[in-house]
Amino acid sequence: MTKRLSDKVEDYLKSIYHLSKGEGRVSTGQIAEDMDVSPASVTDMVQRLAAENPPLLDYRKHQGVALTGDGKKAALEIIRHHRLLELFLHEVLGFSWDQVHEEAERLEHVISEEFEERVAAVLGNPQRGLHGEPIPSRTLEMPDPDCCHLQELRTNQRGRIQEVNDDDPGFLRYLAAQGLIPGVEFEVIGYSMYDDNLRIQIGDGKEELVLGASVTSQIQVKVLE
Amino acid sequence: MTKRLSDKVEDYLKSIYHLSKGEGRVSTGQIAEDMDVSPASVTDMVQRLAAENPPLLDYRKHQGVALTGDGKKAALEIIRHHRLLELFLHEVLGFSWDQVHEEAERLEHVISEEFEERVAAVLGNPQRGLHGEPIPSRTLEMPDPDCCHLQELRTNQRGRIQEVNDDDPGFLRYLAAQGLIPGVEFEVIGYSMYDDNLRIQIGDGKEELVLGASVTSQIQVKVLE
DNA sequence: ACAAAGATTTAGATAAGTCTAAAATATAAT
DNA sequence: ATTATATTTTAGACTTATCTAAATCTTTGT
Repeated sequence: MTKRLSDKVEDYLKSIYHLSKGEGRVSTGQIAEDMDVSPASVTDMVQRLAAENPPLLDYRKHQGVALTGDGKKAALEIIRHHRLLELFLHEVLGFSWDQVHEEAERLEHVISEEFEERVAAVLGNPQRGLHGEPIPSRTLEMPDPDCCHLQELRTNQRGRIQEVNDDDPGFLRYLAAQGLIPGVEFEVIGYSMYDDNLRIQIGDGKEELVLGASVTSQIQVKVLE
Repeated sequence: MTKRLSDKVEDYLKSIYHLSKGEGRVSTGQIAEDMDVSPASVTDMVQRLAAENPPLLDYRKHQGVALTGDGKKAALEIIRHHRLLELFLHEVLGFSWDQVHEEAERLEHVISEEFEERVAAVLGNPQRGLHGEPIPSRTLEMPDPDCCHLQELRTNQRGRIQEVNDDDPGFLRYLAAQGLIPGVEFEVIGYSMYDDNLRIQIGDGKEELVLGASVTSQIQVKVLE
């Protein structure tokens, strides 16, 4: 059994996981930006985590950091907690899909293995979260994402919304209002190369939407045929 | 809205509430004992809490501390969280009555007002916890206990178990095995003044038990007729 | 009333996590 | 290749919560 990590350490590992998607190196600046702390604090912290026994990060001066196997495991554990909790808060307690993130951010650090397993059981061991994110398995295997950003699609391509960014309540309410929720299918019917706007048609109905890059970059889709 | 308190501060306030039952003064030594920290740490902490704005404690050198109105409110908020969570963990997630305490100790500090209200609603706004404890109301009124320690009863008195101490899993399993759970009625059929043992008969059946002072002091009862 | 015992408080240290400002290194541009 | 810019790291300081050891009160016993 490895030593209990502090909430802060868990937040760093989670941030690094998300920035690196589990592989490759991330700069201290990126982490500082993502976590809203000073670069100096990040350097301090990553040096400590790389000096842990066992090390959670691989750190080289001016070269950024990468998660070690142990660091990745710890990150996936928290991500599993987060996604199970979001689903639980929605399904069992009736939280709306834009409210769950903040609550899960606090709960994810304190629930026991027991709690995690019981919640997973109550939910029927789900493989996707409330916003479509893959949920790491009990053994911390992360399912293959198998999707790309909506941003990358072009005219005439069809896709299905797979996953949306969960951390901005306003953005989530906007998505829900437009019907842009996981599972929904659409076709790209126009692209403007100057502003990267995408015009899409939802379902095979009449609904048309024009989406800017700051929206299309936050939505993951599966390309159809 | 008063400033967010740290988990530790909340633990101190909770400890002081329990030791003082909400009224009167408690010594730093008692708190140190209860929280398993050094007396010096307690002195430090209570001085800080008394210096807060608004003050959470009334502190006088060598005279111990008492909760202020604000301190008492903060304590009751956490106690409400704790008791709602214990019930929730049992009813909704199937935790056993000796497992819930530890989990609730961690969760109680991080749940939002929203979470608290939704849990209370799912449980039907209960007034008593899993171990029979009164649950402070939404407005933080603590219901009158209206009971006394089993320890104080004598031969021929009848009573109903109202509340048992929740923090020792082994003790809770022992109680459950003996049928000593809240709601159960009994009659005292013997008292030994030398060891303070109490002989009781459960229900009006044949079951007889002999209980030592370390058990009878942990059980609260309501005296009948 | 006064000394001994017991409890409480102060003083000084430690550890985690943060900051700002200054120094060092890396990247890019001419 | 050398300077300018941007990023990263170091150094020193602060905060919260803790400890041990020493000093100071209170209480108790005679």
